[in-house]
Amino acid sequence: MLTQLSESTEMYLKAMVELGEGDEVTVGRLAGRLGVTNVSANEMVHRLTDQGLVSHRPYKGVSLTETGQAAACNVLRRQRLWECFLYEHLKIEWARLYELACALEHATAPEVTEALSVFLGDPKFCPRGNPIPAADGSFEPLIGVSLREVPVGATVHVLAINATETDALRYLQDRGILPGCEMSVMEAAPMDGPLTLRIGGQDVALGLLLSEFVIVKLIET
Amino acid sequence: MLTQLSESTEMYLKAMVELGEGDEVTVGRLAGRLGVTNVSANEMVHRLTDQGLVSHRPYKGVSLTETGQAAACNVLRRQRLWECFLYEHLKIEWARLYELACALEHATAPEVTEALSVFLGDPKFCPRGNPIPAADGSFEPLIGVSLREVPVGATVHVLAINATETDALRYLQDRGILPGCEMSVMEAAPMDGPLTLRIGGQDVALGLLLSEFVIVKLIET
DNA sequence: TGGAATAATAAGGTCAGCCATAAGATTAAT
DNA sequence: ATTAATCTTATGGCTGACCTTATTATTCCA
Repeated sequence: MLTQLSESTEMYLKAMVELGEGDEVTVGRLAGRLGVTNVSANEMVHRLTDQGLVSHRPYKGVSLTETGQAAACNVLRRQRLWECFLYEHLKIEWARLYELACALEHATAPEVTEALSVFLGDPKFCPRGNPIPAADGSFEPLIGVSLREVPVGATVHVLAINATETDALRYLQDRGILPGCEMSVMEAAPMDGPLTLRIGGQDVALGLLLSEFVIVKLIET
Repeated sequence: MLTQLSESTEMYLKAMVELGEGDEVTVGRLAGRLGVTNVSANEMVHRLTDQGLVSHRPYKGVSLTETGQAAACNVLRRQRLWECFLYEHLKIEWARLYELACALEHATAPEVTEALSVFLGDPKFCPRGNPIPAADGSFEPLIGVSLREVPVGATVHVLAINATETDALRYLQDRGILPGCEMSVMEAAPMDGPLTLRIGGQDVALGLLLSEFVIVKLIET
């Protein structure tokens, strides 16, 4: 697989998959998730386009090319395998997995990735509940919806957490909103206010922005 | 410990310890090991001086400050712990350990380092035979000499390999020149020519430059 | 003591990835 | 249909870490 991608390139590709609803993402959302200005993201999108990793329809959005998709899956694979390792073997705090694995991911050669996968027993999901792409790039996205879109009154099963910021993850961790848990949406405050969730007998408030990154399956509505 | 050091900074610090005979190193040797020009190394030494990591006596050499020493040990610790992990758990080829661990080392947060050490059982030596600095920075250098300085006729025990280039390491690996082996110096060709070593009944030629990075203990002369 | 080798400095250039500011283009909503 | 919001482009700037070429300084050895 071609020349080594830069760390920055890998972050952009990964962000595209992580945000990737129906696979076209606006430059603004990319900039937001990566913590850079829109102008910077725009420049970078040009570079990625030149490298054939994404295609950009101005004023519409950016999507991954075939090559970009493969590269992105590869990044995701490394990221999530490291999350498994850090969690299961090094006992690293759940909320910090993303951040710490992210750093390692960029420094991981293919043979290390594959050896790591073998060492871990070829896991299929990371501790955040997201699927780990296979070595050949195949990858089954989760079948679930964002908590944000769930109607009030529904009971859901949390499949995965797609947030990346440690603070956000720690907030969820502290309230037990983790893959595998169940909860009900009690209320949605007006004007894009927070959701009120009932989880383990407790009521918990969760901002809409963050709720977007909680992927759930409806089990009762 | 202060602000994060750049990857490049870490490489310079590490090189200084690895080369560090009596702890003053010329800029030229630094440049050589790092594969940059003397001018670039000189510039970088200035930057490191400004950061208080090294002190530079022009026309003499560069040495680590207390701060620099601590930082360097920390880098070495990460590097060598990863070597252990890659070798023992991921079964990575010996000759590639340095290269692959080096990449990971720069991306390793303190809590990962410590958790890794615990996971590995707090090893004291890396697979290349070099001691692993402790978490507090304490560090006992090997008591040994470079093979280059050993007189013809001597028999030695290999303590460690200090080379870093994968090609060089593979050359040694292929000939069984590994930590723990024994060999005798049969001949030293004139004009800085190669050494002839007898190891396991075989005669092997080894360039002087490379022999410098084989650390041995004399067991018979 | 005079050179050769080595080291340092100066000056100017490259490249990636960010930044700000400002001006134009497009979309979407009232 | 106008306007606000968003997006794009242009320009210019910055930083770190490298490069080349050329000049000057120092050390060391014969």
